[in-house]
Amino acid sequence: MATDKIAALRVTALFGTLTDEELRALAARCMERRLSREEVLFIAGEEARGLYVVVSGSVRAFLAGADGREQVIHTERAGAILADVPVFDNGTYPATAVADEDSVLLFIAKGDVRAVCLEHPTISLAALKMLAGRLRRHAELVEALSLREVGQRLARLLLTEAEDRGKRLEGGITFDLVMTNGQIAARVGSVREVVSRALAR
Amino acid sequence: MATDKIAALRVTALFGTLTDEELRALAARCMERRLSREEVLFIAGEEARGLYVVVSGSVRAFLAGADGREQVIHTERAGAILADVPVFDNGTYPATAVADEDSVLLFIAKGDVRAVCLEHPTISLAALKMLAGRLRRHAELVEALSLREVGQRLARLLLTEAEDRGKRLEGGITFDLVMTNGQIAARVGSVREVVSRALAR
DNA sequence: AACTGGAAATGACTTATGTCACAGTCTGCG
DNA sequence: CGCAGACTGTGACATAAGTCATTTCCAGTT
Repeated sequence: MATDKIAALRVTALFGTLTDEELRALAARCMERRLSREEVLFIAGEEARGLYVVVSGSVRAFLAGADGREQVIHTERAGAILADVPVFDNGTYPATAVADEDSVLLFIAKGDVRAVCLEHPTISLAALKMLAGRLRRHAELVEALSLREVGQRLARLLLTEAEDRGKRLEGGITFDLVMTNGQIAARVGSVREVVSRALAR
Repeated sequence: MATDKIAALRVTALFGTLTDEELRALAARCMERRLSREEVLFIAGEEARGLYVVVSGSVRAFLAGADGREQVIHTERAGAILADVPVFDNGTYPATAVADEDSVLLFIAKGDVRAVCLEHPTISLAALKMLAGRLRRHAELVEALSLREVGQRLARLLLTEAEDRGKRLEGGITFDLVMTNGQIAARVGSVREVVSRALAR
């Protein structure tokens, strides 16, 4: 029980450098949270009490528009962190998080995270690196949304997906497209039909 | 000379909590950089060697599309930090930075920043807070670009500008609009003409 | 094999946004 | 004073993107 929590923390870029001792202490303060597909973890605007470590499965963070349209900001899988922003700036959750598949997470309270950061400057640097990386990806998203058209955004998404999940064969790369057109649209900032047509060529 | 550097660092949210002693040490390692209006500080994709503290003036960070269109990501004035991202994730500058007006900046090398963070956990937390805040604003930008139309984005920009620069009179708020339509368009993610029309109502 | 529910494709149409071209306005400067 | 340059306002038009409605496809179930 505690051992798998420890293992989950260890594979994390954020806490990976802690000693077994320290990991144990931190693990003791984590709460496990299980989500089934499409279950809501938290909602944008809610008061945040801590962050989540993805142990298995995958969770998407998105913003919802008035009409119910979603814009996915990022999707996190095993080893990644969710809701780091509000932990460090003391605000509410900036986005809504929902499980893409059945998932297991660990909750760590804001205070505990901060304490670890204060005691371990290295961890702070890791956290800074993580946030900086996210910021960089956000910037790319902004660029895409603002100055590229749907076709190009789609192309790019396909490319990165291919890199992540694809296997290379002779002559090219193949990969199964796990997402539905609707999900693609939410990531690319568009709607189902447009994606459908764009994919057609 | 060194004193004004120190003063500039002190008003910063990032280094504000350092002792005079430490500020002096840090100031000694800063390089001053003066920019005139529209002068380029750095370009997206360049190798980054450190970050900048805005001492006076204002600098905008933006992404440029193929056609020359700009999307402003943020604008920083006195006391703010520029190019924090590449310092912490060791990458290139994620955006291009250009002075909006004549400005004075301090350059601090990557290594120096990291050293300060390692020695002063509080500074790390301040940096984390800064990045988290930026991330939050980015998320808002993404939301606006993806699921609001130009009119609404414009309205919001006017509101925030009013809060920042406005003075309240009886019955309402007034403020001079310092930006040209083109600049507004770059922040709102659109083009001059559309902004002009939208403002018309 | 027939049914069913969730995608996907697709045609027809609306609309927001962007593009182009040009005329009007303002301001500082020689 | 009057010109130059920069900004704004607008009409006319092109087009990417979104909306709606309908049909087709497909996998899983009974």
